[in-house]
Amino acid sequence: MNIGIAAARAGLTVKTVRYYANIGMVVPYQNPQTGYRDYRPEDIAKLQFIGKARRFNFSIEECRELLSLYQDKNRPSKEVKELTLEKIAEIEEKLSELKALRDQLQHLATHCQGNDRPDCPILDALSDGLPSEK
Amino acid sequence: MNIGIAAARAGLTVKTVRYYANIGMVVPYQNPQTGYRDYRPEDIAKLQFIGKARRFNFSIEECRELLSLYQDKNRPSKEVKELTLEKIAEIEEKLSELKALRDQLQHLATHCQGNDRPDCPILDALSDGLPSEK
DNA sequence: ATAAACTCTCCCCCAACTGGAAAGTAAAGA
DNA sequence: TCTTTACTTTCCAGTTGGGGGAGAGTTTAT
Repeated sequence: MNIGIAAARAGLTVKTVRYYANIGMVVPYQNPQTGYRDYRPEDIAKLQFIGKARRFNFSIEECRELLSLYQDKNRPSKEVKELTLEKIAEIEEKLSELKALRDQLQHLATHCQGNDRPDCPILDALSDGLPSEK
Repeated sequence: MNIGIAAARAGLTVKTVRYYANIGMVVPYQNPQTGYRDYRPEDIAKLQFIGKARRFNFSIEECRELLSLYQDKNRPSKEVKELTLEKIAEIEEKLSELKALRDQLQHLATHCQGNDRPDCPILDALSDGLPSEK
């Protein structure tokens, strides 16, 4: 299967699939005459796997780890679960950061008239510690 | 004030402050003899302003916009409020994406034994559409 | 036979910096 | 005054995860 078809099957772009080949993540057979890559069904499966893992916010390196676990038929599920729990914790962390951010911005926005006058508590908050101080 | 002091006052790294000078965001006077940058109090204020806005997840370009609004004494607060509300909406979007992600991962993790055996519903989920299909 | 569609490599681009090398400048100590 | 140390400069490369496009080769359709 040519790269275009492979990419379509995996729901990725050709550029992305070629990138994955370059970084050694999914390296298909490459015809030495034409240079064309030939993706076999198991390559497609790997690409799909990676696509999903990426959508789950796993980094490329984490995908590599998951992929090798996936290919190891004797792997202990413990490792996979640990990786997943770490990722959940990471996401939780990001969530609370973003919530705090939203609340602060919301607070500022509700106190801003949003009219044609120059008074703006948002800018006041951002500039607290302003040029008037020596 | 030299760049080191300026960076410390603004809570930024020297590298970052130099970067802001390079992209034309905060361009201090630069001694033509020595090449040393000289930061005046209003430059520091701008750096602090940008630092805070960045911590509020505003992009560099948005910071540039906010900064010019901040420096325009006749600006209408409407524009600032609009920018802020957009940023809040963006954050909300990101929040719900992350929540969905977390819930899906959580679901997978709770169904995974996490023991020494190879069965792993997480990998099963990731690889659904596997090499066995032709 | 020729045109369209596909693929290849190569290089630069994005954000927002960070790190390091090599060289110049300033300040402090002996 | 000399030297060491600390600071600063520019420039170049790398980070993450690819995207855009050039120029050349290949395959398929007409």
